[in-house]
Amino acid sequence: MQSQSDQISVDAGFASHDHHACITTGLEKAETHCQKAGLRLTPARRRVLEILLEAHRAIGAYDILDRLRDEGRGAQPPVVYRALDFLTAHGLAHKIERLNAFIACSHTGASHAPAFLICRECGRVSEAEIAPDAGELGQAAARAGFAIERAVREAVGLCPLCSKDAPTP
Amino acid sequence: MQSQSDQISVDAGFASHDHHACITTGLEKAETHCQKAGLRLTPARRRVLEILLEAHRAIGAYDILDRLRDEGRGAQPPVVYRALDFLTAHGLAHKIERLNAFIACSHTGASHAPAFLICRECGRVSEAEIAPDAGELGQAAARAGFAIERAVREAVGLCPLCSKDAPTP
DNA sequence: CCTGTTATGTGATACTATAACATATGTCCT
DNA sequence: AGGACATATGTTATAGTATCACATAACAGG
Repeated sequence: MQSQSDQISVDAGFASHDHHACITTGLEKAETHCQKAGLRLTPARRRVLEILLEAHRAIGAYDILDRLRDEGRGAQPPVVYRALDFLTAHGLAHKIERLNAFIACSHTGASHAPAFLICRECGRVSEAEIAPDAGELGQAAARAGFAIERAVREAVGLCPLCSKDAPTP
Repeated sequence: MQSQSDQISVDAGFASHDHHACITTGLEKAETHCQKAGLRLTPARRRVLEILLEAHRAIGAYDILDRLRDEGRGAQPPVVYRALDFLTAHGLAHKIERLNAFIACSHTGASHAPAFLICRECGRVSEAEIAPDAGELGQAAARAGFAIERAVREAVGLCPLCSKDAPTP
């Protein structure tokens, strides 16, 4: 059976764009980012990132695993999760908690407190960058004397395109 | 105009409080809320809510299941998930996506765009209520023409109490 | 009552993620 | 180059989270 995230499609703003270019530039940015930071973008990690970029949407770990297997590698789950741990730890990809899925970062190199807009209809995900403790979470945290280390901000709703087609007002 | 933080209400947060009272008042609020809304707070649903209130923190579906079983009910996972679906659908409880866990709502009856502060050290969770499309997510959504229906806002970090014990000053 | 709807019981199964341990690869020092 | 240490990968097994499918029961309205 297929995994849930096969229904999910993608990203960068909700506008269309040159997808082939965004794969190659995504990989290039990752390469240079890792080089600067002294990180090892090994073949496995690079391939997983590439798969995420190709998918250009949030996909499940097991979807990635399936692709690796289709390529003939006898991969096991830890292979994928390790690569994802690396990518997410260093801001090259993000986990969408709401979907238990992963997506390549659209802003590699930026400060990194991402927020996501997830369309419940087409599944596309748009990533925005925001100051880590700005806004509502930051205010609540300040009030409570809470020190934010990482924030999850995900909105589910209808993207502009799907809003138009929506039957219900 | 009010300052934004005036719109934010925080629950008992990380302070101590009368826990027994918050269980009973939580149940009472749920009862009246369901009655007004024409919802059926059946025994199973009520018991699951009570367990959440007793735990007074985010707990997993299977933790709830274990308690039901300890009480002699031969419960299966769907029993718990159905109750949780009902409770979360009607704002009596919330899912903390980051933890794959659930927590009783601290503001039953309120408008319901919750934000959570999760302490990575002690595991306590504090709930704040915020206008649904206020703040950073709302701004990003407005720019993208995105209609938010539900938002996940979860900050992981250190609560005031655990910050004191932290090794780094 | 009977009928349609909503809720529960139950077994099986799908999906997501990590533990544990062995092996290999890279890096740095001498 | 050789050795030692840290880092990364391979592999088996298993833990943790969530849903499907189908049978039965409780309830509301005519």
